[in-house]
Amino acid sequence: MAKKNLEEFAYKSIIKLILENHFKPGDFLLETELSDSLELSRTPVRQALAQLVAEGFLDKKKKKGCFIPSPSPQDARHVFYAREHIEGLTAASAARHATTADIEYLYGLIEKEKNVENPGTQEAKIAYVTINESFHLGIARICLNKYLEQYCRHSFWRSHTYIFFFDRYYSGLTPNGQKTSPKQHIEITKAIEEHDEEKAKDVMRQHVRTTFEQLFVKL
Amino acid sequence: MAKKNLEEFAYKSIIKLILENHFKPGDFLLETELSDSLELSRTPVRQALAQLVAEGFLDKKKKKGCFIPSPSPQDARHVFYAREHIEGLTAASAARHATTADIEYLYGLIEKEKNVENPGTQEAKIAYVTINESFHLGIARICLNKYLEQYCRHSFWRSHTYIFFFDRYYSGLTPNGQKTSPKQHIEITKAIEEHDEEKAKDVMRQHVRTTFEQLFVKL
DNA sequence: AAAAACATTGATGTATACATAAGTCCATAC
DNA sequence: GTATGGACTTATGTATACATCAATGTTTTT
Repeated sequence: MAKKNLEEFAYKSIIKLILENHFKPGDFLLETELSDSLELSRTPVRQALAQLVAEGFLDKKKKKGCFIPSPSPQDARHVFYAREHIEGLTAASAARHATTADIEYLYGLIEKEKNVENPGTQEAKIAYVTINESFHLGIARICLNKYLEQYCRHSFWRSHTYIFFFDRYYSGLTPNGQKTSPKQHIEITKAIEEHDEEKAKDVMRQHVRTTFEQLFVKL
Repeated sequence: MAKKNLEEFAYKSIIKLILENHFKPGDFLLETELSDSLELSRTPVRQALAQLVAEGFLDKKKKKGCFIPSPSPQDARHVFYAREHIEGLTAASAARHATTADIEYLYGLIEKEKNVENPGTQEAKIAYVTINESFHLGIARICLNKYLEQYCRHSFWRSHTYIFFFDRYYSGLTPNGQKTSPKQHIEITKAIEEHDEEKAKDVMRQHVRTTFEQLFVKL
């Protein structure tokens, strides 16, 4: 990774560490530890952590440090509820504003999603998550409302905490999401292509709900 | 203001300065200037600024600094669009969860709103804004979803940038909001009291739209 | 033995010195 | 006269030393 802006480097590195399960809920992310392992001073690390706290990805205890928030079924319901409605809004707005290029971009992602190699491996899972992020945040971008985009990005990432969290404990079984998602992504893209705002909203909301249900059917 | 946590002190002070119109859109908030005037070092000021940027209240140019974002009719439409839908959601959720104590709290605020002294003065305007904030963020709190609450708080404050901004240029005329708001606040509270989610959503959305229209009828 | 006071530890909180780069202005070349 | 290039200015970016405080363990007192 480029080390031009150390703060940005620290920010991305920390997110990467979190997504790669280097920490578990409740763990403290120590400034000194991180600055050691990333080989830079505390200053940029500290700024990156502060940013993650401000964005709601980490919690903080004064004079104690930043830590991974503990997931709970109730918190999961809250974040998926927010995400469902906000992504419903962004999908509807995207249906209003989407250009031909936007539609092509989305279909391109769906093609990529279909052709992920070695399905079932950890590698494939990472590829899948990356594409999924591009798809959802892509729609948020298309809707041309930076506030909705911001909230969408936030709730998306927050909900992914759960996807990664449960993935660790249920890592044995392949989440069905990898099979239902492409089909739903096509539905959503079609609705956006047809500029059908209501339909786009409905299928997107259904899609998010599906993700939630597949994750939490066991609770 | 207490100077126990300098970072928090800096954060609140900067917000205060912005709300008191010490800066105009496009102005850079220099770390050195702020640390001089607040009589502390650059470090806490810098952290506070970073937080405000992360929260979307300030924009930032690399190696150049943080600045007040320029308002535009389009940006206003975006923020009020987001706010309308999110507050609609929080109102509906609040209608689902509200307790008797919550309802009493809201009616209490409405009473306060009715009895603001010396209407028309700057003093009254500040009182009005404070009560209004308590009302809207109170509903966000009642809905018991910290994500919706966070987005609600953010879009509320972002929209208030416009209220303050235009207030400066139209400071002569008394905004009608001071007359229509209490009536709409009563409607909203009634809907929440009756646990009528749909109605709460609708009247809240209408209320936010009214605010927007009263501000931007001239654009 | 239990409880209170104290010392220790280890992290964040803060100040400051120095490095770096964006923007500006002036001098020089054409 | 315009354009190019390079020093200068200024504010941010970064490293580091020191201050502070929460947590914990240890001693002392009753």
